[in-house]
Amino acid sequence: MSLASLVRKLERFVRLSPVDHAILNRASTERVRHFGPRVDIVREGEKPKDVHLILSGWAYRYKQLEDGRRQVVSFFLPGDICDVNVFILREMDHSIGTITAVSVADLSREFFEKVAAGHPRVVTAFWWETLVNAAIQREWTMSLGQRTALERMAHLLCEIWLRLRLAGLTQRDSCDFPLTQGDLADATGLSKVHVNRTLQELRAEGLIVLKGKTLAVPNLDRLMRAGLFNPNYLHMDHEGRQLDAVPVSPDAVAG
Amino acid sequence: MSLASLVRKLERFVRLSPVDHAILNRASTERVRHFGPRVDIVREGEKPKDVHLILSGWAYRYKQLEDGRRQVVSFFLPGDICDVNVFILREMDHSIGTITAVSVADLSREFFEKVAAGHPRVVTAFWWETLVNAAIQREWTMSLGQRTALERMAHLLCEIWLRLRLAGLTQRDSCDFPLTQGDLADATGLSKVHVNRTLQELRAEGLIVLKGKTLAVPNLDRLMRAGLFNPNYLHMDHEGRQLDAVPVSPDAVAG
DNA sequence: CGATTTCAATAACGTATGTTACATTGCACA
DNA sequence: TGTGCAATGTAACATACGTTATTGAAATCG
Repeated sequence: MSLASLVRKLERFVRLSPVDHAILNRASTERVRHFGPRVDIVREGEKPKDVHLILSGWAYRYKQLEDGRRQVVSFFLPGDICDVNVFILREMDHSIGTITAVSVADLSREFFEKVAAGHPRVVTAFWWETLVNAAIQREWTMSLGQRTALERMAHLLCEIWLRLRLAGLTQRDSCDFPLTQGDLADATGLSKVHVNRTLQELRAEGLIVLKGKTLAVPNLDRLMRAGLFNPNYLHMDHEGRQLDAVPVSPDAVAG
Repeated sequence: MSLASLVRKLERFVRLSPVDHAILNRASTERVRHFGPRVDIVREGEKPKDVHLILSGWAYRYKQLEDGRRQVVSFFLPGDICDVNVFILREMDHSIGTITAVSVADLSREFFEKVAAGHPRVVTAFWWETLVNAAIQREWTMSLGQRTALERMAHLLCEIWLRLRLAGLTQRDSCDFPLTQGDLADATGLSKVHVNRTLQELRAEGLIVLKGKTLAVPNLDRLMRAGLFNPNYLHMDHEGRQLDAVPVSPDAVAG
C-alpha cells in the first residue's frame, strides 16, 4: 500500500530529486482504489482511461480466445506500472485482473504531461520501465517458443524472484507466492497437470520449496541454470549508477 | 529506401505538421547504412548506440540460448523503428539481423531529445509505435502459449500482411515474402518439418498461395478466422483521426 | 554454366506434453 | 468446527508436434 517498491526499483536506475519524489508521492496517494482477489480491473475492449500503478498485491495481464483458451501475458508485482501512456490507444487489447487483493493508484494523462514537462529523470525512469517490460515480454516469447516445460517454469520463477527482490519483497530465500498451479499453467502455456508434474520435478531436485502460498529458493544459481536464465534482460544495472553516484544496495543482482 | 512507410503508418494515427515531416525527413537521410541479407546489425551484449529505423528490407529481432536454440521474437518491416530510446539501457538483450538487404537510418539520442522538446505530435506517434510493438509481443506470447501450429501460422501471416499493407507494401492480394520456412520455424517455435506440414495444410485449404518469395492471400477473412485473428491489438484505428481530420485511406483495415 | 549450398518436401518413427478422470488436501465461511 | 469448494496430486491413455533421414528443386557462386 505504498510506492516504496516503485521508488526502490526506479532509483536503482536513475537518481530522483526531492521534487521527483514529491510528484510521485502525490500521484500515488491521490486516487487510490482497492480491489479484492480474482477480479478484473480492466477489460479488453474498454477505453483506457488511466495508467495503473500497483501499490500492493499481485495482478496479471491476460488475453483470451473466443473458445476460452486463456494466456497470462505478464504479471504485475508491487511497484509495477501497467502501461505508461496507454490512454493514447482507443481500446484495450487485453484484460488486467487481480490475483490477491490489490491497491492501485490511477495515474492520469495530466500526471504524465506534467512529468514530461518538468521531470526528465522520471521520464527516463518510465522509459526504463517501458523498455524492461518489453524485454520481459520478449523473454516470455523465448520461453514459450524454445524452453522445455521444466526450463520454462524455472525461468519464470527466477524472473518473479528477482523482480520481487528488486521491489524489496523477499526475505532471505523465501517470498510470498500467491499463484496457483492454474495461474502458472496459463502463464507458461502448459496444462495444469503438467505444471504439477514440473513443480514436482523442481522440488525433487531441491530447486524450490513451494508450499501453501510461500516459495523458497534455496539456491538461486542452480534454479537459474535449470531455467537457462540470463538476467541481462531485466536490465537491473545501469550506467546511471556511476554517473549519478546512486548507492548500490547490498543485494545487487547477480548477473 | 525511403521513409514513406513510416510516415504513412504514423499519419494514420497522428496528424504531423510540415515541421514534423521535416525533422523526420532529415533524421532519415542523415545517417543511412546499407546491409546485405542475413547479417547482424546489432548483437546481444553490445551497448546500444542508435535507434534504428528500417527504410527498406526485412529484418528480425532474435534471441539465442547457449545450446543454439533460437527464437525470432519480432519482425521488422519497412517503416518500423527498432526500439525507441534503447540507448538508455546498458546493453542489448537480443540481436537484430537482416533477412533481405536492408537500409537503416540511425536515429541519435539528440534526435529524440529534439523531438521530445519540440515535436509533441511525433512524441505521441512514437509512443503509439512503442505501445503497438508491445501489443504485438503480447500477441506472440498468446500465439506461442495457446494457438495450435495451424492457428499460429495463419495468425502470423495475417499480422505480417496487415503490417505490410499499413506500410503500403502490398499489391491487391499479394506481397513480397522473403521468409524461409526456417525463419517461420524460429518465429513460431515449431520445427522446420512441422512448418512445412502446416503450410501445406494452409495451401490445401486455399488460405494462402506461397511460392518462391511471394505470398498471396486470396481471402483475408478466411485466413483471419483460421488464425483466430483479432486485429484490435495492432491499434490501426484511432480517435485522433476524427480529432485531426486525417484522411482515412481507402484500404483501411477491417476489424 | 556447372558446382555447391540452401531450401522445400515427404516419410517413418519418437516423445513431451495434453486430456480425462478421480482421489486427496486445504482452506474459507457458515 | 464442521462442510463445501477450490487447489493439489496422480494415474492411464491420447496426440500434436519433434527428430532424423533422404530426395529433389532452386538459388548462389566461382
